[in-house]
Amino acid sequence: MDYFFAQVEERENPQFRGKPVVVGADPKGGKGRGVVSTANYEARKYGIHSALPISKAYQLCPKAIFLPVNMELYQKASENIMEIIKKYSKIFEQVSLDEAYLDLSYNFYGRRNCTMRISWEKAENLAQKLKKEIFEKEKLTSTIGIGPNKLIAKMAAEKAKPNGLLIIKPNQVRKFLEPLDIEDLPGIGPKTAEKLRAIKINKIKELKTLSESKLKSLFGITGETIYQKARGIDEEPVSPEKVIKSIGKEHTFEKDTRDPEIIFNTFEKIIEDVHQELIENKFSFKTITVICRFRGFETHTKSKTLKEPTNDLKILKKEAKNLLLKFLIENLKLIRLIGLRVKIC
DNA sequence: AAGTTCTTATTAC
DNA sequence: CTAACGGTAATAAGAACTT
Repeated sequence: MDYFFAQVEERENPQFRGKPVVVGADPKGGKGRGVVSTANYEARKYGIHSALPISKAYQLCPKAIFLPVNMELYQKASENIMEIIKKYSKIFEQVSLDEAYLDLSYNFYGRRNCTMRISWEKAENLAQKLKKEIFEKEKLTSTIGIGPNKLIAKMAAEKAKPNGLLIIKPNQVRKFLEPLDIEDLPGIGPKTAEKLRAIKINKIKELKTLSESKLKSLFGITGETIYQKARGIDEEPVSPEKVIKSIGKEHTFEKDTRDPEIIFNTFEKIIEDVHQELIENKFSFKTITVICRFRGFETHTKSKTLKEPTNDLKILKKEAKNLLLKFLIENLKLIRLIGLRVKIC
């Protein structure tokens, strides 16, 4: 979905259209501590984008419309949209509230055993119908990428947005990828890109000059994946299986603090929320990790693995608080964030 | 020496 | 003058520790 959260807000409030809209944390007159979730294209003209600190966004365009995240609203829209998408193939994978993959490689809906593959033209046709149906039913624009695998489909969509549709057939993959920036490749983030730029690798074409062993020596396992991806190779199946492996919660304070009252009340709430989710899902845990971020963004974790899996709130409270206490003892800096995560078993 | 646990780093949405 | 920087989750790598 195009600029999803902000677009849903525009739909609900047509008077916002044509104006910069920023969905995310409260800017608090420029003192807010959160980040931008989504900005519409008007706001992006000012340099505002997802994950930008909200204080910076406020600097860049104080007159923008700043809205809090109304997750229930986007959740509802997302559910409606996913129900529509699912109708186009039985092989469906939801990635997030606003992203999904469909495997359209077979002829008839639901006929996984049919050996006859559908044509790219038919896929394009389905995509147009899907975009149209989403727009007519939900009044929201979307972008679809079509390719021989998930990697290319995703990158095609990225290039085509907003309100676009781009098909990259197998014989076009090379020409599509080579001129793109290394950071356009999913899996290459700022850190990896920085290391590559340091050795004059900026485009995917240049990335392809590095051998698999060179990439492996630079980035380990990830390097091997990068080698494949740079060549458009990706074997990941479209599949719905998503097993939760950990559950956690964290909280950033309004102001850095050392007040034990504030810290422990917040932490108590975090523990109970995590435990609640654990119980709702009938999960047990064995490993507990406490996260502590100090003033200056210095972030540390402490974890403890129990002898036996449990879902007992008392044990969780005791062990988690014990870990947090260690932080308070060994580090006297003001605290910015505390969090708790448990590994499911 | 092998297996487990702990910690940090990186990425994505 | 540069920083500014949420919340949730996965995965990798290497160090530290147990057995």
